[in-house]
Amino acid sequence: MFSYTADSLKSELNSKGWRLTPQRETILQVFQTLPRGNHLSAEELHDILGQRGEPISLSTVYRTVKLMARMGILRELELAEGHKHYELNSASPHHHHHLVCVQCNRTIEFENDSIWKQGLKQVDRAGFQMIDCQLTIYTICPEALRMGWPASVPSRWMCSRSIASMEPTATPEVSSSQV
Amino acid sequence: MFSYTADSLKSELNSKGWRLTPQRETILQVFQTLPRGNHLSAEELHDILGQRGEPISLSTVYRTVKLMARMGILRELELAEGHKHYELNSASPHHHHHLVCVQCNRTIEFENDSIWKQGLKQVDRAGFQMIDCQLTIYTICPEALRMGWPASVPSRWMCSRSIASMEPTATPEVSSSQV
DNA sequence: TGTCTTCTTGAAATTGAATGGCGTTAGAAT
DNA sequence: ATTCTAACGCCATTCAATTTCAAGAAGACA
Repeated sequence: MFSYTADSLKSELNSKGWRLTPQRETILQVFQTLPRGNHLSAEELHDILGQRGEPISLSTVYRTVKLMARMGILRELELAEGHKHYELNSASPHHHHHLVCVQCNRTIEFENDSIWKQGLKQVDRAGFQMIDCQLTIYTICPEALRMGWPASVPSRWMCSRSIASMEPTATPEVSSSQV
Repeated sequence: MFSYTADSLKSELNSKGWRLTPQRETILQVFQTLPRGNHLSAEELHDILGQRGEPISLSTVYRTVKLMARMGILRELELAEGHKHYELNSASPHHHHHLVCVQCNRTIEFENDSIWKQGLKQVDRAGFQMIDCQLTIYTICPEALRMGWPASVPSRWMCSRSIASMEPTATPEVSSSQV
């Protein structure tokens, strides 16, 4: 797996007419020291930077993650309820997909080559060019069940991402939550 | 495939302590007369209702589609860039996935049972309960290419949903766009 | 049918993620 | 060192979506 240094980041930026700035270096470093498999929203990233004593303005954070997603350094994920998250996009990407618990928002990654292949097949069939391919599976996880969420969804219920926001009763906080 | 009448909708609502209102009946009817495979945003639905001479306030539209998604009558889709769309969730759902052009936002549906099966396999492996499963493939479509969008993305580029918003040059309008 | 309870509506205000404008700061090429 | 302009930070703005609240209506029951 390829890892950026300040120099390689600089040359990649410069090759497109962009500049290396302390902010960009810092933000990339946060992602590079993030435990593998974690992802951050712009807002979360902004908080982390503040806690580290290197505050960066929120608009710069937004601009930077978008730029890095554009460059292919970060991967943009749309998981639960209109929150975008970003994660390192390794040079030889082990493409992964996500399981999201609609109750506690916990996410779990998994890899599955045949999904990627199926996606590629669909794109070829349509004569398009594939850029990214993400399977998101919405589930209820065992922990959420244990903590008192409804034991099952109505049989006809196929998509229930809205449960959480429609049940104003206490939302169980899951300590290992990533979202 | 099961289809709601005013009566069956009423009993399903009442069984949960909710009420049948003209607004809810009208909104369901719009979805039921919508060509198969189409989906609407709350905003679009609101416009359609206005054009039909049966204006319903935007907040009611939002509340109703969320309620119907919760009941399993509608399926909530999160397609391009923070726009939620809704479609009828047929009783024997033909589960479909989406191709999204990152340039013109056009979406194309496709069905693929093996993706659903792969998803199910993953969920079983984790001991979870599957609620929904959606593959979203980000592409550049031939029309967008023809209209002058960049012919290719950088080789390292894995996720580029941000292109459109970062290229402030004219956005090609595609007439058959659904989004 | 009339009365009562409370769910629902509509209008307006509010939230919250994300973006844009603009004056200033600071990369990096010459 | 000078010059050009990308990038920053602050702040206002946008836009989807939600909430608030008084008025209205659905449904239950007598």
